[in-house]
Formats: sequence, structure tokens, C-alpha cells
Amino acid sequence: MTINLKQLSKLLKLSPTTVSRALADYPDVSAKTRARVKQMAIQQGYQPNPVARRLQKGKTETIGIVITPEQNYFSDTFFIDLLSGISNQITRAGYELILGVASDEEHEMQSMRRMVEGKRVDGMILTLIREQDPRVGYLLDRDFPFVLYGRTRETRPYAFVDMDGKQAFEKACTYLAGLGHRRIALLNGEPGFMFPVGCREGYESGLFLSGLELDPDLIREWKHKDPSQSSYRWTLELFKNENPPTAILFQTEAINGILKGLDELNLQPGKDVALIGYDDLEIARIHRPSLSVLRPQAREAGQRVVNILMEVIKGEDPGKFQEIHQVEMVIRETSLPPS
Amino acid sequence: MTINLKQLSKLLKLSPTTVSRALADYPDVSAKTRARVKQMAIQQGYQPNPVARRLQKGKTETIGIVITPEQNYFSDTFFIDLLSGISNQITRAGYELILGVASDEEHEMQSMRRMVEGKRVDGMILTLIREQDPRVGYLLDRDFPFVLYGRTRETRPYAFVDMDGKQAFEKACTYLAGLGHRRIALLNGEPGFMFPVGCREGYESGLFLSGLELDPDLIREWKHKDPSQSSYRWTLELFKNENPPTAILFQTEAINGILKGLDELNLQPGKDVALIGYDDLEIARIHRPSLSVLRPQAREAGQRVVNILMEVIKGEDPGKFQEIHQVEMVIRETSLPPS
DNA sequence: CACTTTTCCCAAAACGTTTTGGAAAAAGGA
DNA sequence: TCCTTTTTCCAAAACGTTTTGGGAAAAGTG
Repeated sequence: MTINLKQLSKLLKLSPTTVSRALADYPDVSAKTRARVKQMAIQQGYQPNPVARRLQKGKTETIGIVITPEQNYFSDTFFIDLLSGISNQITRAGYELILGVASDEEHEMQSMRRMVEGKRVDGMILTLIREQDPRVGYLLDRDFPFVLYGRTRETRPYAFVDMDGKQAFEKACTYLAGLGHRRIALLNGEPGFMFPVGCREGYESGLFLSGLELDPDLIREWKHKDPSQSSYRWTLELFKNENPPTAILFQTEAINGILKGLDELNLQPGKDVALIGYDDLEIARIHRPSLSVLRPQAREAGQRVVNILMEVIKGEDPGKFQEIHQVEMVIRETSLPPS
Repeated sequence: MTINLKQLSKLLKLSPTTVSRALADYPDVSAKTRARVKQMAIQQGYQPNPVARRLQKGKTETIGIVITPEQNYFSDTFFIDLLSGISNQITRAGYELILGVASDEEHEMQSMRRMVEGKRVDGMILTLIREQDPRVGYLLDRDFPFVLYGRTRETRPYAFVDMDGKQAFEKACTYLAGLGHRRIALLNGEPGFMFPVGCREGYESGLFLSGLELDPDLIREWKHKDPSQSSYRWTLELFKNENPPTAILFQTEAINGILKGLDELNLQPGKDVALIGYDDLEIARIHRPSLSVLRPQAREAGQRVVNILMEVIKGEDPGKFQEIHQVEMVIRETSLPPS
């Protein structure tokens, strides 16, 4: 069951060297013995001990990722899709994914340092990137391989895969304007994180392209720790405006609060107020009326992140790998013209 | 930065043996040199290479877990709390947590076999247990260390940590009956999984203790893949009954569909229909009226799972570790007497 | 046939630890 | 002082691979 190389080679009356090389398809072992070795390996259920291989190769064959539940990150399918893409691709490469769960920013850094300085991983994947993100500087200083899902403010070159939040919100905004909406609100994610920056840029650009004026009163920011509560409050606030919005752009995470707010105000989503959210969470599909959304391809992004990280680990220049993925808009029932 | 034992020992003019033993607090190295070694180790930032240690010790110092996004498992804080407890405890032990993400039951098994047969882990943690769970038989057959979060139908002894769903639902049921409810419905989780079995037992026992009769028409089962949609349908169905329920017990995962159904029927949650859900998800706290819930201590459970697994890995008899944790009931606004 | 090239295999070293089994030096006991 | 015990250290082996640097046999070449 748990036979090792030496035992297998004894069984085959060959040296461990030859068996190892046969299994690795080296050309200096004859086709005949190669076949014999492989057959016996399968028959005996031989699996090379990964720990021994790692020691010899000087690689951990392991990638690290740290998540922070505080950030309400597991809200729905989005992150698990990303993780699914990451995990599958890592497995395909014969690598392992080790997971850290940190309760806050400090433990997040601590968990990462344990992985990096403890020689437990060959590379790191970073998510939920902040505008000023100490993790990036830390890894760059050490020249340690990593890839961001997202972007940060950092002048040195680094590898990332990001969604084009700007283009997405611009598209949604011009679409709504095209339908005749003139008062479009933005219920944006928390400042400090990088993603909302792009959303806002796209929103402003969309307004501009549509010849609409920016009204600071139509912009609000909800909190990561408490998306529903904060978005609920801001929704009520938005409609205190004497000239209230007829449409809202937001991240779908905040939908519960918005729906609750609209319900309280006796406004029908889709009918009285158009809604387009970023992220196609379950609730967006099952809500009636169903929510129009911007849908990032998280799974594909996760796979790209891993492929890029593998290149960076091999020694490729990280600056070469900077990808911005387009985001699809899915029109459902909450993006009608203003009534 | 990445100094190793040999270099460190050279610096100290000691043998690697002594340095290693000094750092591991062996008594056969004098207090003086021990101090000297430790100081130098810190100064030089020495961290033993975990891969080398693992090879020598014959342990991977790694625990595996496989999650399946299909199961809508990441719906909210519950699973991430469990994972958080698991992760922290594993880190404390100096171990690593490796994560597999499987799209379905087959890949779930495949991912686990890779970990076990590929000698990548010392032990497994299993969640979302089914009544007939092939994973348990597989691991028992191989005598491989594992701990369940949950239980299954298996006569051989194995270690588990489970929540007392039976007691929880019994408590909720008798509580509602005590308030005067006579028609209490159960919107239960999907058959095939183990957890709903206990819920139902508790429900039936609660009815019995309260002198109420079981009415099969008041029991429905929603689907894991689509909790909201199926629970919505069943909610509507429940109230087609000529003698409809005045209270519903359920898993909080299914809350969206229930609320939607009640809304459509013009029934006020809490007022017209009492609600008690299992799991204290975010929505339960922020919804108005706030939801009464049964609240499992997921974080603590995760820690126990790891501690037990460590014992089992050490060779302790798994049958000794079978824990059933009590579940707290949190009364909020949706558990009033019938109107 | 004699020489060169190609094919096929292997012994030994290396990866960085921990453990084993002493051995030298110091301390204690008579 | 001599013998025994304790203290303190270390050389060598081991964990299970892969890689290095050949070397013997077979095949090709003239």
C-alpha cells in the first residue's frame, strides 16, 4: 500500500535511479524497462513521497492564501468560484493549496509571514486588496513570488489579475442613461479597498459619456463588515433627496439592505428604481424581479492567477503578467427605463 | 535570511546535533549553550526547514479538508466560523491546512484520495456528512486518521464532533408549543444528509413532549443546491393547507425563500407566523423583525475537531472521541405566541 | 577487426532536518 | 587517588526522493 522507491526497485531488480528516471520519462531508460517499471508502479500502487521530492527539489510545491472572514468575503458564490478555479489549477500542477484564516489585518500579515519566512510555500495569492497594501510591499521587498487578484497603489512592477470594474460600471451607467435615467446613484464599497476605486471611476466616466452631471449626493459607501445594515441606511438617505435617484449601481453584496430600504419606502425594484449590481450572487437570480448584474468570471480568473504564479515562481518577470478581465453585463428584470 | 542548520551551527562553533537539540529544549545541552544557540537563532532569523523536518519525522504535519461549493456551503458565517476554528488550532499545532475544492461528490472523493494515497496529509477533516457516506468507509478501511464534523450511519467506531440538532429542534419546538402554537411546521434540509435526520427527530420529539400530533402535511424538505427557490415553493404550499401552521422551524439557509413566500401571502413574520431558524446567519440579526435562532458554536467545534484529530493521529482510539455539542437558542422577535 | 558512438543502467551525493548511540570531560564518592 | 556517575557534546545514520557523473555493453563505422 505504501511502498517506496527502494522497495519498488528491489522488486524490479533495478536501481532506484533507473526506476525514478523511468517514471519521469527520461530518455536514457529503454522503452521496454520504462514500460515494465510503470506497470509495476501501478500494480503496487506506488506514489512517490511528496515530502522527499520537495526536499530534494528544494521546492515546497505549495501555494498559500489567507482569507479574512471579517470581510464578509464568503457572502456567496463569487469567492468560492475564485477559490475553485485556484484550487483546481493548483491540483493540476501537482501543487498544494494551504489556507490561512485570519481574523483581522494584523493576523492576515502574521499568517502570511509564517508561510513565507517559515519556507512553507513557493508563492502567495493575495485577494481583497487595499489601496495601500502592506502585503505587497512586504513580498516585493523579499522578492517572493506572488500574484494579486486585484490591484493596489504600488509603483514597482508586480503580477495581477483584475476585473475591469471601471469598464463594468461605465457600461452599466451608460446603459441606464441610454434608457433615459438621469439620476443614477452609486452605492459603493468601502474606501480603503481598491475595487471601489475602479467602480467609482467607471461610474463617473459613464455619467460623463452620457452627458450627465456628477452629484455627490448620489454617492454613498457601505461597510464591509456590515453590508446590509449600512446599505439599508444609505438607501433611505438617498431618497430623502428632493430629487431622488431613479437607478442605483452597487455591489450585489449590499443588495439585502437596498431591497429592505426600497420596500420600506414603498418603491418597487425595477419598476420605480432600476438596479444593477456587481456580482451574480444567488439572490440576484432568484429574486423576483430578478436582478440585472455585472458578472465577473471568477473561476477563470482563479485559474489565470495560478498559471501566472507558476510562471513567476519559475523566475519570469512579474511585470509581464498584468491582466484586466472584461466583465459581462447580464440584463434581467431590474434595468427598465424610468417610469 | 534563509540560513540553515548547518550554517547556524558553524556560526556557533557547535555541531548541528547540539544546535538542533538546544532549540528543541533537550536536557542534554547546558543552559548556557542553549541560551547562546537560541539567541543566535533569533538574531539570524533561523527557521528550520519544515520539509526536511517532515521527511525525518515521517509526518506531513498537514491536515486536509475538502469543500464542495455546489452544496452552497459558504452561505454565510457558519462555515467560515468552523473553518476559522480549524485553521487557528492547526496553526497553533505547527501544522498546515490544505484545501481541496470539489465540484461534486465524485471529485470530493477523488480529492480526498489524492491527499490520502499521495501521502500529503496525516489526517482528514470531513464536513457535510451524508447518511451513507463513502468517505467514512474508505478512511476506516485504511485505518487513516480522520474526524467528522457531523455523524453518519456506520457501526465501526470513529471520531466526530456534532451539534445536537435533535436537542436544538426539540427545544425550539417545545418552546413554540409552550407559547401556544399548535400547528408547527418543519421546513427541513435535504434528505441524504445526516443533519436533517436529527432535526426531524428533535421536531417529532418536541411535538410529542408537548402533546401535539405529528402532521406529515407540515413537513417539507428544501434542496441544498437551491435553498431559496425550493423553500419558497414549500412555504406557499404549507399555507394551502386548510389548517395552516402558525410557526415554522427550519435551517436559516432557507430563510430567503420563506420570507419571500410569507410576503407574497401577506403574512407578517413573527406576528402571523413564528419563525425559528437553525444557524445565526447575518440576515437573522439584521432582518426586521430579527429572527429567533438556534446558534451552534462553530468556532469552538472547529477547534475541538482539530484537537481530537491530533489525538487520533497520535494513535488514540477514535471511538473515545465522540462529542455532541449543545446548541443555544437565541430568542429575538420572530418567536411570539400565536395571534 | 579496431575504434567510435550510442544506448542503457547505476553508485553516490545531495536536499536539511532529527535521532541514535556513544564518547570525552567534569563532577561526585570512597 | 581511583572509580563511578553525571553532564555535555557530537559523528553518523536515517528519512525518500532526484540529480550528477560516469561506466559497461551494445551498436555503428571504417
